[in-house]
Amino acid sequence: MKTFYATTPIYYVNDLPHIGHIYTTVVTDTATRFHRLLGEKTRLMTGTDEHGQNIEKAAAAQGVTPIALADRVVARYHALWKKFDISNDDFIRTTQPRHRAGVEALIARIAAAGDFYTAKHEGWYCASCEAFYTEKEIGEERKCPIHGTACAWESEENVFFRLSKYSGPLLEHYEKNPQFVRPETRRAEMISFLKGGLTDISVSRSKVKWGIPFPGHPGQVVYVWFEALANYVTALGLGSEDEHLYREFWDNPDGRRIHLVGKDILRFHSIFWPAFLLSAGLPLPTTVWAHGWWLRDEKKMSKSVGNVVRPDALVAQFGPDALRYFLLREMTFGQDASFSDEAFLTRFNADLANDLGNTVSRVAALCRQSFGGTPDVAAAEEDLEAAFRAHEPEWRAAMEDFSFNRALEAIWRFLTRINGYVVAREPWKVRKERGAASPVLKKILYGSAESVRLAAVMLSPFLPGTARKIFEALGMPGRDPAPRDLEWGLLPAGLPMPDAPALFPRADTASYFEQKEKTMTETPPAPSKPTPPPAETTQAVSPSDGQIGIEEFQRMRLVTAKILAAERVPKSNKLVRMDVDLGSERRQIVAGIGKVYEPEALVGRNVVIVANLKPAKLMGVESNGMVLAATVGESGEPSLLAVSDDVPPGSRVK
RNA sequence: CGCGGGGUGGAGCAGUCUGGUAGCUCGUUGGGCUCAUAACCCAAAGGUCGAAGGUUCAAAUCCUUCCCCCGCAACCA
Repeated sequence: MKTFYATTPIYYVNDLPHIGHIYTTVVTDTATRFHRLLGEKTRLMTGTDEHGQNIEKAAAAQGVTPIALADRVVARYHALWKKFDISNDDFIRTTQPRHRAGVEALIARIAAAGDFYTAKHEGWYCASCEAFYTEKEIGEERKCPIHGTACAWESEENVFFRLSKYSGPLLEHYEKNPQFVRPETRRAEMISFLKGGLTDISVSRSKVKWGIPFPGHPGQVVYVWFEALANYVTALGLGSEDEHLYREFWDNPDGRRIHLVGKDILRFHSIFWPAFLLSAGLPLPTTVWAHGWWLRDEKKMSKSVGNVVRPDALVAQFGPDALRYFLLREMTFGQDASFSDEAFLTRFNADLANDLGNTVSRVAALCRQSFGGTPDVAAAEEDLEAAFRAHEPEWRAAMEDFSFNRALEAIWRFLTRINGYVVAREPWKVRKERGAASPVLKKILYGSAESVRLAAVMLSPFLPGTARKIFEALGMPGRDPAPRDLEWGLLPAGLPMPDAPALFPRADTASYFEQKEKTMTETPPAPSKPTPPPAETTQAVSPSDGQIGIEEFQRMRLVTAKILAAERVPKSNKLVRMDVDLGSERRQIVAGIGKVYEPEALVGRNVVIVANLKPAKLMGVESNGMVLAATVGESGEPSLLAVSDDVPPGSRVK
């Protein structure tokens, strides 16, 4: 039996839902709805990842238990997915007993294959990342490259997985299955990573309490990533008494198993996870689809107008389907795309209001005015049926290939054909000249209404709520379409039509931005995260805060210096290396001023430097001191302190 | 040689894997229609597809080299 199993990643409850989560989930929902519409047996999974040190800490900081913290975030996800019409069949939480049972079953299989061993694991550990870093990565300061916080030297005995054993088998699998990772560029990336060889990875933690105890290794907890990936099979009941879902959707040669992921977590899904499965002797996913990221529009920082991504406001005003549409239409699946209110509103007005909404309402109005509903004869001219037969395969092929934007384009071409047909046949004129009983009029309008119905069917995977509304506008029950609804000529004759409101009333762009600007100036940006990062010391601090004594100041040796030579540090984008004369000596200083100053223009300038600053290396170049500059504006552009030319180098500044 | 993405009519993009009339949306101009949400339809203007070289009967698409832009990382001492 052909089945279609699609998954989103399970989302970490440390993070509040954002546009990325919504996108992945909406895409997965759309793909699943499409296959369901084709009559396949489908299953859509999503859920939350709730274990790990970060959750433990966050909960402690808020004075609640980890599970209470998770419950709270999970409730938000449930509400969000309901709002966005996500048709998930299940929602797994890694804190559920079924997940633990499945993880244990998976571990038992891998252990039986002899792919676990214990070894000492030591290195610089960032607690926030829950990951180890190399000396090179953290630098001399021993700071986490991602968080910038101090890493600690940790040494612990861990369970390791023999990942190294699987680079060969994985490569082979990649070669035999061109569809294994998509898009193609990502596949190539993964292959090149595999060719570099794999090293074994630690799959347990001993310092963490909040997790699943590692079977057979007291004191160890299963590493969150290992555990999280397992959800794709534990959610199907692997290791439980009833494995029928697992057999139906995973261990099924005719089943498709699709993981949708952001490109940032592709490696986990296309290398680690398959390796675990290979070891356990379980089938691999058929395809791991990596999509791109949503970027903010990289306009300058005009905070006053539409620069901030706020889907909440857009959704509140225009509805969840409008956001679903925008996300699916605007992004070429796999690529990055940028989100902007302007683009959203353009799409909304041009596509949803003008094309879709207006077509539905004009056809419905024509029918209502002529017959009070659909024509009493279900017959049409050939034009639109031919158009449907032309565009439906385009749509279908694009959907199969996850080219959602192209599938939508196909539907919109069909809408244009409907509009063109209506204009060409002029039903209003026919009614005026021949009356509402005219068979020609009935044919024209039946064909138009039937086309609108089919457009709605094709649209239903994308905009389920809108599709239901369109059916209702045509007098049909507002339900999700079934497989056979995709055939021409199913619109019943003589259906009364309600006086339906506009699907997508046009947005007044100007007043939207006006209002937005107003709310943004009235309410300062609300802290979106419960734990905002420590504020920059330059901001919101009075100049007289943190007073120091004169002695402390005098420890700083500020002197004037003359720049003798200056050049860019190769490959840096703002570092300038300078030779400066301090009167009694010459030394080399590196400063991050290259964005504003050309090295040539610096030579000969008199500047103020901190002379007794501990030397440091910047991009491998030693810097013995610091050139003082004012930082201007939000971007902090440097402006060098100037000293008159007649001040000799080496003069003390105080 | 840090990693990655990109350079296609005024703007934003698709097309590049699987060479074969360069396409979509917005915008502009002209016309049509008045059923519909000032919506819809038709037509026009507008592109050396970043540059050069190569492969080919044929290159936006394949190969080589180079240039530029944007994220991330590395540094703002």
